[in-house]
Amino acid sequence: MKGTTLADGPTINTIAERAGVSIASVSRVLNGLPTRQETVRKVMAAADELGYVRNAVARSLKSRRTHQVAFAMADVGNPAYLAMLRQIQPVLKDAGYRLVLHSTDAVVADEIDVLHSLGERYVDGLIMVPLRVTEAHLEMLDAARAPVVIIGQVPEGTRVDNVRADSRTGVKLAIDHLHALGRRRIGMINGPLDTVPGAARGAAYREALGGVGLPYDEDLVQIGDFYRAEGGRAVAELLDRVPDVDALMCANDLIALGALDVLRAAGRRVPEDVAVVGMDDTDLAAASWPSLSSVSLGSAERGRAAAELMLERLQGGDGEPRLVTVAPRLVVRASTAGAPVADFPAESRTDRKESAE
Amino acid sequence: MKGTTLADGPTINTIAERAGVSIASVSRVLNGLPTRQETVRKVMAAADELGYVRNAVARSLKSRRTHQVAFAMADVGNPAYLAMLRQIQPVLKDAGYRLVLHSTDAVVADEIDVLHSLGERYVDGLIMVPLRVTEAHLEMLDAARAPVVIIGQVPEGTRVDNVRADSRTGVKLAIDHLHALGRRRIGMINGPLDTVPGAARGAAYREALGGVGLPYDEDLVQIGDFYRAEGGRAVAELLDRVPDVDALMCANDLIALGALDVLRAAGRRVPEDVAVVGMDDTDLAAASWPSLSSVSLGSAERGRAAAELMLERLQGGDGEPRLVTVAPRLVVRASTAGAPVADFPAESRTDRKESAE
DNA sequence: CCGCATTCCGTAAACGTTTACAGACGATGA
DNA sequence: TCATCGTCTGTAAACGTTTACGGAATGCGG
Repeated sequence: MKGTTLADGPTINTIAERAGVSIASVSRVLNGLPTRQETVRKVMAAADELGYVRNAVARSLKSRRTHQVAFAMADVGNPAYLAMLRQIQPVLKDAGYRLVLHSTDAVVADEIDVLHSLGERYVDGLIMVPLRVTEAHLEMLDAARAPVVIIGQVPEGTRVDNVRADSRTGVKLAIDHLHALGRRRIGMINGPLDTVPGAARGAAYREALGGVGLPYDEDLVQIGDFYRAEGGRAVAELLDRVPDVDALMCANDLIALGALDVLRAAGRRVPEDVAVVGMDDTDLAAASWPSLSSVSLGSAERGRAAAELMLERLQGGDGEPRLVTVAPRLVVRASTAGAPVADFPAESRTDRKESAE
Repeated sequence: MKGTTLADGPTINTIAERAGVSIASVSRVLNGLPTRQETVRKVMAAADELGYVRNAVARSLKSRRTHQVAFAMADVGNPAYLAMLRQIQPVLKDAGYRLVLHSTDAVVADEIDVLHSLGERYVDGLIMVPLRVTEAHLEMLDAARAPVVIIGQVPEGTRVDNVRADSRTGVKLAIDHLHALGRRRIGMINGPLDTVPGAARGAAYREALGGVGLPYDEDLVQIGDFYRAEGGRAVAELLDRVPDVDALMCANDLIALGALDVLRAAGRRVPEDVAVVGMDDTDLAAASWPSLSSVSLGSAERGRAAAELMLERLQGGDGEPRLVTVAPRLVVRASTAGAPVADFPAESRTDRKESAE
């Protein structure tokens, strides 16, 4: 089959022979440099007949540009990363770059590997969402042989282009919203505090409560992980301990789905008895019943911003490292906004015209 | 910033100079070919001090291998493609290949482009999920200068490695299930019939009805598109026309979600009054309320199979084109199986330990 | 008919590797 | 001591491009 067809394709040399010119002329024609009409014609004809296609590897070697950019994150399955990817891809593509995808499976060593492999020069740049930023990361960043854009928090003074979310403001939006709805016993279901998001969201919750004049009550906080089942269990415990809770701020959408499961099982109405807010505004938020109010941290925007920063660097931007912060947005749906809406929800952007056959 | 650090990295020449040997020796040491101990030591030392990293582009040029494989589909946002991607990526990675991602945005010309660009030899192979297979596709496939694996239906006799789902059996599983539950007025909500999935699923529905001895009734079939809102509208029309429908076979999960919306609004209980089955078994199926029974067409398995076929080709497999068909699976959840379950649903595989900050 | 500017093209070097080949060298046996 | 062998290493070519440089050809004015 195809394996046998892999006979060496034509090169610039083949064309030169057939057209009776030198390889330099062929190259010039192919690159649109000024050349006599007659030569152009001959070369084009030969190239067409041979079905010539430029060899990208050889070009890259000479030009020191691969026209590839890498994107590295823990797991494409995570909707937040996916949203970034979906923005990054078209921006790069339109600018003539290919996208090399690295999934590090949440293994820090893999992230370091990716940074190290920049030295192989198989890409012109790297956009990375690190899980956490270790000393090793910082060292490799300093030594990086190609431009890097980091999405996520980095220590002050790190000399690297950086795009951030603002979960502090995000949590505040949600708490303000709940407070405005008259809720006064607002619980928080968080993930582990030793993760960057967990810590940030926990602190933001406390601060936002203060902002609306509510006391911080440890009993109202329950820690689990970032998954649905454990989120549900955490909510069950909280309900036991604080039966009069009237709202739940959940650290991500999966936790919030778990909360809906448990509240339903416990016979609490959402949002009448307990209002629920999720975080990340994933597709799941629109799909659940009742649909879930959720704080969008602008994953898509962050992806786009990162891609644009990268392009600027690649186009010779040599300035100081830049920091872009993306504003969060509260998307209000049925889980806080009164009666669950019963008409058609907004289009989910998840599926395309055709699903795979 | 980094831009200034991009001074040319060390090459094999730099090492040769510093170690006082020839570049051939350096290359030999770096590749582990037999060399005198003393030389090995000197070269290693020099390489370490210089922080040398092999240039992937130059290697590729010489070895005619890029260690990259491309994956092309319409849209990463589609959960089916995403499921494939998530399997393909680790298989390739473990085998030492990088993944280049192409999103064609459902534009056929883009797909042709991707096939054409194989001639640039920037990848060693291509895994592709075409929207539909045109004449142009077939021509390019024949002329392809690297191994290609197609996921999806291709015309008989196309000489290409191929992985397929079996939506016919999939639909049959669902219809048999509904029939066994005592449903006799089973409607179908389908997408456009001029798409490959639409046509296949429509025909399979008719055939499966026959299989359980039910008549095919045109009134029970409603065509819309593959999205949620339109799916809902289609269901509303069907309900108007055939009020006694007692089950709905939906051509994908989004349509099924639309069905749930409309059934709820119409005061029909799911599954007591109307049972609903979706297709593709996306994350949304587990997240919805009631959770959605869905036919899995094995996207993940298809991805894995495709990646494995590709690796075999790359490792020199020269045999006949191969065909792998993946068996479908019916995942029964609350929307057909009696009372909606109220305990914690199975873990969704969507999220990871840490969500993006 | 010569000198010169202009236009077009070919030669060759370079990008950073791998590798075939042959030379240098030390050791071995006669 | 010399031929022979084996081990190790260096030289150079090759992968497929791009591009600096200089030479050939042409046209023009004097």
